[in-house]
Amino acid sequence: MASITEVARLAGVSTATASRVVSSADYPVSEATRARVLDAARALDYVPNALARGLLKSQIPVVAVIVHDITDPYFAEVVRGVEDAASPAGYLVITCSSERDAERETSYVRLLRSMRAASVIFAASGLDDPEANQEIEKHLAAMRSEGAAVVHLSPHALGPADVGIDNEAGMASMIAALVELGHREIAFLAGPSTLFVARARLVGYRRALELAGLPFDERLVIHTSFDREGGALGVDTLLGGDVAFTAVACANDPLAMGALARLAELGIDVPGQLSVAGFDDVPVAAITSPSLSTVRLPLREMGRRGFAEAARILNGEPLEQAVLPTELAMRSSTGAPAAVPVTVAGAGRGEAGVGA
Amino acid sequence: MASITEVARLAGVSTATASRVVSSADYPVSEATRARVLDAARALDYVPNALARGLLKSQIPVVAVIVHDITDPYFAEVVRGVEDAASPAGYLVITCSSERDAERETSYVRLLRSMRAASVIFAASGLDDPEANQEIEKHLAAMRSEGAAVVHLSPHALGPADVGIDNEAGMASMIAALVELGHREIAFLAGPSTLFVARARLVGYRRALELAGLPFDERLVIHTSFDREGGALGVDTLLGGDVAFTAVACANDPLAMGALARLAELGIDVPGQLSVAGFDDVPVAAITSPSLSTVRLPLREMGRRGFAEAARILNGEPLEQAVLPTELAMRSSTGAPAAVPVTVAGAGRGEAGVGA
DNA sequence: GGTAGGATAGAAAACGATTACCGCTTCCGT
DNA sequence: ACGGAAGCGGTAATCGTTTTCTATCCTACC
Repeated sequence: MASITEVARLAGVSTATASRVVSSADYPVSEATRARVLDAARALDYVPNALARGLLKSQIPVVAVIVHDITDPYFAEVVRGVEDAASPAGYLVITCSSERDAERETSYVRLLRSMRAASVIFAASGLDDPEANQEIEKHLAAMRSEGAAVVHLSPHALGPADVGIDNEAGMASMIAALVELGHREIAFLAGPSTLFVARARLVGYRRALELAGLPFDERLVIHTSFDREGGALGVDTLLGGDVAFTAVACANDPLAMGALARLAELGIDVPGQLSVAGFDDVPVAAITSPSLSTVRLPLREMGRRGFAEAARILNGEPLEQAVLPTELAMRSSTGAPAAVPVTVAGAGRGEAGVGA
Repeated sequence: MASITEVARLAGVSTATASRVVSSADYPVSEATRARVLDAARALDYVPNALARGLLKSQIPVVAVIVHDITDPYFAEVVRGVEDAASPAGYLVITCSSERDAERETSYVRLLRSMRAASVIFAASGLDDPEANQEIEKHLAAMRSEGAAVVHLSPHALGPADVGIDNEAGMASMIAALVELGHREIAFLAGPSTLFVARARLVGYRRALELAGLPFDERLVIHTSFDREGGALGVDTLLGGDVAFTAVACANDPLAMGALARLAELGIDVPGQLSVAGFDDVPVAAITSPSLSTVRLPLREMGRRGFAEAARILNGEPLEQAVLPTELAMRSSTGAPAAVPVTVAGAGRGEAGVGA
């Protein structure tokens, strides 16, 4: 591969001049010289070495997005948004998927630091591992001091999101909508209690209940993993308990979809016997059966704004923290509460009463 | 940020020795010296500069995965597989989403070259843009000559996949399964004819027909985009035609899901009146309604093997090209063909006969 | 006792690009 | 006609590592 030295030699100029032609925008170079350099560069198929450039600038045009799981459509959308904004600006987007493993996340951040990434965008709240978080924070501090931009898209241990979503208000609006439909006993699949987002949505649930003057019953709140399995498990737990309920609100869509699948297996009609609501509006939420009532999040927009915020930090401009509003997407998995209690004979779990 | 120079000074050794302690594995350094260097590194929170290292080696431990669309679960799974294998090996995974835009793909490859990425893995077949492909190939050749590993996970303009999936056999097995169920007139939603995978699946369809002694009728083959909209469109086109059919095989799952959705709108029962089959087994295929009969692809495994192949190239080991087998996942969208023809009065499209 | 050779450690030259600094023309104003 | 500025180009230092190539010290063997 040709280096700038060879380009300069072929063009009969110094490396400084060659460099100024191929990169530095505002230094004066005569048209004739510029043309000769450009010709030489083309002839040699010259591509500048980003490593050498980065070494000098202590910065490489890479923005990293830290996600929990790249196969989760939620994160895919956010990454897409970041990419939409970062690509035209000449940045390469790296997706780092921690698989919800604090150690892996730590090693990613370390690698990013070692690579002098221009920016790190956290798409998800941090994991609850104080030791790992401390090391991550150490690396981030070092990077920030070198001019790198760190942006949080979720609340985390050390503060609120830079560009965030109003999870609390979003969930509260969904609960309010269920109350409006006539529901009084609303169960809540809360996800893991270690996740900040999950906690915020739980707070929204409680706040809406309070606002509606309904009692909070902790037996109706189930903590599981944040995926479809968790949803199925949550349904089983609720049905195995002895508290009546007419609706299940879920802290995210995968939970709701898992719940839907399990309820279908058990032959429980949704929304006839039970209403189910999700949160996130992942792309497939619209094509489940029944289609899922959920809360739409401006994910792509969040990714875009996240990069915009990073760019602002990089340019030394003032920040513009933002809280993006959610939007209700009521579809067919919710309806009025069942008039009469139903009984379920489910998959070897014995019978469980459902409904008020 | 501390450099190795400072570490060396604090430890009272030369930078050469310090470097040998923190990276080079096999050079002899006395225990006492080693300990002093390690202590100094820890005290200064030293993290080696990957850029400087990469500049010297003309290689940075980054493997890039080029995909068409990161929000497509197919690609997400592949990326996940690559990540599973690359992370433990100390490589960072970059996901580059071309959005099916040849120019964007070109600029990604250029950036990757300029960054001296160790490896580029193409998760999808290339786009049909000769000019762009030529430039991409130029960059790839330059990278290969510098020791970078280029791996194709799909057939492409210049050859077969390095680690691939037997698309032809996979589709043939699905068609055979439909024939087994009693179907004789099987329509095919083929996706875009410009995509290599799509073409391979079409070939599988034809081969299976031939093998079963069934005639090939090109009016039953519909080319559309490779997504849900394409599926809906394909159904409309088929129903608008005058050729009878009892099953629709689709070149991928999004097509099948689009078909399912459209058929539901039209009130056509699946699989009662019409069988529908997909290809890919994306995660949501199991939770559509009816759940989708499809062909399972070992995507994550493909990602893992893709990286393994890259690692082999990087180490100068001999290649091990592989064709991974698919697996049938028959669920509830397929069944025996309808006994009597049905008639559809669909969404302002007039009536169309369906079935034999 | 001389020397071969292994074990350690250091000096210095790369890698490829950017840029501060300096110097040469040319040209303008006075 | 001369000082100075502007335009243009070159020299060389620099970023942080790795990696020869030496240099030193010891041990051990003949």
